[in-house]
Amino acid sequence: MSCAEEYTPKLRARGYRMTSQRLAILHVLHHSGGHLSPAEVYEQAHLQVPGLTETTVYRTLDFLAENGLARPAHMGSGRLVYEIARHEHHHLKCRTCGTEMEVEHALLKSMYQKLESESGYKLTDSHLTFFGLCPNCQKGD
Amino acid sequence: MSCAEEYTPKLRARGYRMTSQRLAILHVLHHSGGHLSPAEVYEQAHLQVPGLTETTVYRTLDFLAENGLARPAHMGSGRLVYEIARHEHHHLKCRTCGTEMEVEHALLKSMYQKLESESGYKLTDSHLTFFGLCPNCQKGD
DNA sequence: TTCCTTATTGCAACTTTTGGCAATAATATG
DNA sequence: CATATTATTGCCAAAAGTTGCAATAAGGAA
Ligand SMILES: [Mn+2]
Ligand SMILES: [Mn+2]
Ligand SMILES: [Zn+2]
Ligand SMILES: [Zn+2]
Repeated sequence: MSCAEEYTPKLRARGYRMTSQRLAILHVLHHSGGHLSPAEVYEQAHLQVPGLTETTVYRTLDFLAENGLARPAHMGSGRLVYEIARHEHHHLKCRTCGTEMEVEHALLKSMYQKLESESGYKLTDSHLTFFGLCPNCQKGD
Repeated sequence: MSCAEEYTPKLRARGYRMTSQRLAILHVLHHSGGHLSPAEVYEQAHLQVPGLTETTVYRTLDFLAENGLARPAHMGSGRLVYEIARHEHHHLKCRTCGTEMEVEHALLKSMYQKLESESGYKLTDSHLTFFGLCPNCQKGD
């Protein structure tokens, strides 16, 4: 299934329009798979849609996140990165060497439920980054 | 105990210097208690140290966070805010109305331990923001 | 297909944040 | 207290991100 076929209906269902800019950006996110900065998204999507501006990239990434097609992440650089929304997961990142690993959301499920029952809130988002020391960097202290 | 008496030794112990700029910024964070943006910190600290620049505020907040005297937080605006480091806690924030509440770190302790044992990482930071719907906003759906 | 409505984009100005480098000032030492 | 060392700051310029508004184009209706 093409990106257009996959994502257009999701936007239409919410009353939004598919545009060449949005499609190009979704395409970049979809085929990269990883976390991309707005600048990286722009650099690639720009090739498909020459007139594309960085302003539109910022607005579109925010829009896609707002509508559940992309997920924003704070990976410690102080700047937001984005990825296509697929399986629910979180990240562990080493403060020393930067090594990352993914953690399935399932592992935190019960904690989320405890948080919900204690607070009365219904938690929606789930794409956190936990910082610490990786096994290797613990040795060197 | 004054801010100077409280924080100077902590910096010295790590080989750093106490300056009028750092003291003013610590003072602002300490007596506010809440989350402040760099601009808010600048606005207040500036009154005590007229020559203070925004550049220094950014650098100092980052420095204080790096050294455990302040904690950065992503509260959903896309911009970092900071607070003085006191008890360990996290935040719940409503996507709809913005209402926030604090959650003691103790509530997540066992999940942190599970994460550590599963991953081998030693988790250091703990100041997360969970997003969702508050009890009130769930009614209106 | 053509027309109409309005969501979306590009542009330009503006705000926020970062980085290099020389001047300044905290603190250790004599 | 005077001097030396170097961490820290201010200044300036650049990079990253945001906003208002007029022009454009997606998609529904005729
Ligand atoms: Mn991710
Ligand atoms: Mn907090
Ligand atoms: Zn590591
Ligand atoms: Zn609410």
